[in-house]
Amino acid sequence: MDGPHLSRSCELSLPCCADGGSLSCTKTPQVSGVRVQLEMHALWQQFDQLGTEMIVTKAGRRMFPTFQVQISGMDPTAEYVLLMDFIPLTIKDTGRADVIAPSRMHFHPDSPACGAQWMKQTVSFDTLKLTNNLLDYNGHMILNSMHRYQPRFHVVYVDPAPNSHLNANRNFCSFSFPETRFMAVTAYQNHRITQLKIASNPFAKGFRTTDLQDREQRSWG
Amino acid sequence: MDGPHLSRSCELSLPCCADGGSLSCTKTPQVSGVRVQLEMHALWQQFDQLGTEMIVTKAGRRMFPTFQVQISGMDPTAEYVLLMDFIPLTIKDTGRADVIAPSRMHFHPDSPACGAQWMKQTVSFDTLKLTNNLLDYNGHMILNSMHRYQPRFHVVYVDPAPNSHLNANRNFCSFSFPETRFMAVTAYQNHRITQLKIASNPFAKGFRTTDLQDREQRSWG
DNA sequence: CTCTTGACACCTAGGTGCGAACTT
DNA sequence: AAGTTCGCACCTAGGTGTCAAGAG
Repeated sequence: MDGPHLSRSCELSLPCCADGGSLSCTKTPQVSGVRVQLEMHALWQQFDQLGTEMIVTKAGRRMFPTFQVQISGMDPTAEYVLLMDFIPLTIKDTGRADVIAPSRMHFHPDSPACGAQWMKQTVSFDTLKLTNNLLDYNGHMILNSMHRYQPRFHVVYVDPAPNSHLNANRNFCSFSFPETRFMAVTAYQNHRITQLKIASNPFAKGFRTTDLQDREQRSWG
Repeated sequence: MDGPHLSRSCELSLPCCADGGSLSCTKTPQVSGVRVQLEMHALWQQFDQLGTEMIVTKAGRRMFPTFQVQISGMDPTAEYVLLMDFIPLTIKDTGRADVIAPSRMHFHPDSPACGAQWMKQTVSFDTLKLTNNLLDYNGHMILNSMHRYQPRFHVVYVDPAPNSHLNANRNFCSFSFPETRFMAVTAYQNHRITQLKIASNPFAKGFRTTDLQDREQRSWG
């Protein structure tokens, strides 16, 4: 759909050299070596093959699977901010005008922290919530239902130098895992997605019926 | 027991000018104006009148009431670290030698943060846990059972200046609320303490029997 | 004897999809 | 007809004191 991508260990950086239109795109050493690996890759891929759907509610709903990454290559002593946003993918022509949802950034709550902190264990965005409420005041990510999105992950080096804003475009790096794309919905459209959610999300255990679903859950830990 | 203290709005700073033995004890402007007010003061006092007891377990147990404060007078833009420790009070002569528990500091998990952040809402140490396990690896506060302690609260200004360690004794301020003192126990000694815990801690609602206990809980919110 | 430990029932707090009711 | 909302039963995760059993 949008060209070949590395998936498991994704060094692809969508907006690198693309944002801001700068021609010279040398990154600072603090971000140039950063590598990001998606956790729960097999589960994400299983969902993606069916066409992942994520529930959005007025109050805000977690993502499942959760967006989690393992990071390497940071400067252990340098300070970084980690954040996520969501890029609209195909625009579904429904005949009515699309409301342009305000584009928000979700800062990882541990931001800012030094590289050693971020690298020593999996970084999880489990507090991130999706909403379809355009007037949301809770800081959740606002998405349009029945639209598709590509989650994007940003690593921003906190440059202590004066006039660091002049280097703003050199101080960050972005990562995008195609298998994490999804459609925002208020109710599941694909029954196979529902079944896979029930089978793999511990909080939906109450809806499991078959042994198969229990067995699948066990294998994901 | 240890002299007159202000209690509700406690500007008392136990170690100010006492720690380090420095004679000139001028504090930096970033901490000199800091004021701290204990939350749930009435409840703390009610417990203190009975002789507060806090359960310690191997796995770690929360304090109840929780140590919560409202802070004012910080420099909104300056960065601070907030932490707590526990000072042993009277030494109960039990005939056996006292094990000297390693004295730990508990950093508030939001540390470091700027003054504006700390002042805009109540600062709660609800993640702090007490343990009697001398070999604890979970970062809990290690206390000796059947011993009494005085919780102490520290505000530390993170000085960005080079050689800031030379001003270390000027960059912090400490606060101590006498009504938060308690005895660490593995099982409650005073039945009236047990009853007050059951009446006031939402997690102990399962043990309430009388209407009175329900009514008291309601009044504390 | 005094003090500590650990399994337990009972809560709080909040994350699931379901299905009926509602909106457009 | 298609999409959204909301109360609900059912879970996970973890904070309570109790009580019987254990340790010294």
